Order: sequence, then C-alpha cells, then structure tokens
Amino acid sequence: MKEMYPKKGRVILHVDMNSFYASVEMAYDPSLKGKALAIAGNPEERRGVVVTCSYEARKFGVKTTMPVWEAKKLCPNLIVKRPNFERYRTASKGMFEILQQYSELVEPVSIDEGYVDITDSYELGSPLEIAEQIQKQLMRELDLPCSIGIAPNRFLAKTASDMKKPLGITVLRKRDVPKFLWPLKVIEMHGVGRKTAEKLNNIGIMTIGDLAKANEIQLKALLGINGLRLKERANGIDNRPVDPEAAAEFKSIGNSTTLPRDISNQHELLVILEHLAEKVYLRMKRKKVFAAIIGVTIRYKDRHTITRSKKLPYNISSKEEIFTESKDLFLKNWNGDSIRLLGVTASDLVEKKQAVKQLDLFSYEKDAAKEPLMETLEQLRRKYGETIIEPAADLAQPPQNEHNSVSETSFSKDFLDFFKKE
DNA sequence: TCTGGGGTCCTAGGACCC
DNA sequence: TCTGGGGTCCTAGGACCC
Repeated sequence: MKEMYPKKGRVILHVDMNSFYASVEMAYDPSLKGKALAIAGNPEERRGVVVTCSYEARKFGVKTTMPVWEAKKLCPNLIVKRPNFERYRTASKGMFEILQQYSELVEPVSIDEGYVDITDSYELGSPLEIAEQIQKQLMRELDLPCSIGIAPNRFLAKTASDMKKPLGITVLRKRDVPKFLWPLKVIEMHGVGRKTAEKLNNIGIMTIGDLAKANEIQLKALLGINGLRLKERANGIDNRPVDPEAAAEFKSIGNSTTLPRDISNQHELLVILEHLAEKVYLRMKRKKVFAAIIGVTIRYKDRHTITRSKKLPYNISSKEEIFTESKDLFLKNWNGDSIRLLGVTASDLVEKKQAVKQLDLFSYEKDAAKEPLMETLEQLRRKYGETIIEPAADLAQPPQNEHNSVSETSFSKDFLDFFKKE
C-alpha cells in the first residue's frame, strides 16, 4: 500500500513558525506587538525559564531556557507571560489546516513546525509561489509569521527554513550544499548537539564540509550508524518520506515536574508521585491506550538523574495500577537523598481496541463459539475494571474496515490528540 | 538565584534460547 | 581439556530536538 517515494524530483517544504508562543500571544493581544515579550513558567519559582521570546527580546540577548531573573537583568522592560497551551494548540490546529490545503502529505513534527511534500501540487504554482501563498495565508488568517524552507528533501528544507528568520523563504538545492552548508561549523547542523560536535572536533572534523568528506569507518566507530547518517546529510542526501501518520502514533506518555524545593520526605514525594501517575492516567484514558511499561525518573539535588522502568506481563491503564507500579519502582530505587524532579512515564503503548481485538482473535482460534468470547470479556473486565467500554458487538467484528478508516477520519482525531498535552 | 517539560531514537550489556 | 554464533527481549542511560 505504501509506495516508496522517488528519490529524485521531490519538493519538500519545511514550515517553521517564528517564536510561536510569543507570536500567538501578540495575535491574541495586538498591544503586545513590537514589545519585548517572553513566555515563561512561573517566574516566582525556580522553574521560571524562558520558553519562547519575541525578536525584540532577543535583541537584548534573551534566549530560550534562560532563567527569568537573568532575562530581566538583560532586558528590564521584558514582559513575561505564563504559557497558555490551549491557545497555542488552537493556533497550531489552524496552521496545519492551512498547510493541508496545499497537499495531503503534511507531517507535523511539533506544535509549531511541519513538513509538506508539494511534489504533486504543481497545479497550484511553482514551489516558491506556493511557499509565498502559505506564508501570506498564515499571516492573513492567523496573524502568525513563519519561515519556510524549500528543498528536495527534509534535511535541506529544515536547514533552509532556519536561514532567514523571521518571515523568510529560502530555497536550498543540492548543488548549493558545498557553497552554503560546508563552511558552517558542525554544531550548526540539525542532529549535531554539543556532545557530538565535541567528538567530531576531537578528530579534526570542524565544519560540515569536513564531515561530508570524513572517513566512514572512523565515523562509524565514533558515532555508530548515526555518524554515517550525518555524513549523508552533510552531502545533502536524505530519503526520509514525509509521513502524515508519523505524528499520530505516540510511543510514550509521561509527566514530570521540578519540585518547588528539594524534597526528601517520603510521604510528600509519594503524594507528588501519585499526582503524576494520575496525570499520566488521564492522558492515557483520553488517548484510549494501554501501557506495558511503566517508568519513573528521579533527579537528585545535584541534578544526577536516574530512570528505572519495568515491563509488565500485561497491559495496564487504571490509575491504581500506574501508581502502584511507579511507587514500587520509586521505593526500590530511591537512595533517600533530596529530590529535585520526579517523573512517571508509560510506554509500549497499545490502542485499547487493538488490545481487545488481540485477545478476541485468540479466543476465536480456540473456539468460535460465543462462550469463550464472553469469558474473554469477563477476563478483561476483571483486569481493567471500568475501562472496558466496547460493546460485545464491536468485539465480534472482524477488523475489515481498518484500511479505509485510517486515512482521513482517524487522522484528524489523532491529530488533535497530538497537541492535547497538558 | 543555574538550567522546564514533553518527547524520539540509539547503544550496550546481560539473560535466555536454539 | 573451559567455551560457537545468532537472535530477541529487557533495562539503563545518553544524545538530541522543540
């Protein structure tokens, strides 16, 4: 069903919203326009770091992840607002709806950026004209600025959208790579962080051009297969397709929190852990998934962080089970020191319907009569309690309509879920 | 006055199996 | 007489991104 994309002749856009949260706030309250604005967590607590800031604030040196007190020192007139995620999700939804008017192949990568494969959208105009239309439409209808990269693949499109901000449109062809990419330092490359840049620098690879010509055996030894991938990208090669369904599947659901102060009191910690377990439970319930792996994260006072997880012999979804398992992991692995951050994560997720179907098919294998099916339902109810809501008729249906229903209807629903974080 | 919260992917070692 | 070679699963941690 899924065809491979041709390796030549693709046209990919990367649409990157400019200082998204700040821009949404400005669209919502135009009196903020032109002012130094930062979106940050609670400025009274230590979690108060800048999440996004306007370009006016950036002129003063304000940056993402900077503590609010430091940002205010650099920019005394800085306006600091708490994030309003509901507002951002709504704006994001509007943004992707606009992108979908230009192609069916839209892949969201985060709340504020996505790829659009416009290879087959030639009747709408040239790639540059399409990018201009999208940028204008986002501005006109949502009052939100973006930068767009146009390229034959994802990596180059992503790189291109970064080149002109705000409100830029940049075309990056493969033949432009030696001139525009190779002189840049490796750290500038998407996929190369501080650690990888250090490792590369240590063996004399300083620029993207050096990386493009590097010895593959040496790269593989240094960075594993990621090293080979990075070399390909440095040469402007990237065959990953734009996959509209990639964002629809969640691999894990986790909640974590930096505590208002470092805490070593077990009772207090367990209360917080229970609260986190409940948040995870609510999100799992909303997405209708079971989990087979539960994990906890503990960050100590000195920022040393451990993660401990456990694969369960069955799928769970109730609040009690999630809390019991995380509590167990926590008590077994906590060394008693003061804790700065706690987290609970559920992974190895299975859609509830699928979990039910699998058991259902299993019961059919043994005996097609009704009795085993009812037993299976009973087993499920015992195991999952109130979470089983599918009527028996639904269970008995073979999964024949899946191919038709996956594409459109379930996409927009999952799509919304994608941004329903909180 | 140090550094949030949400994720994904990869690696590496040990257990276990054939 | 002292030790093959694959493969998968599980767990912990690292790196990176927005």
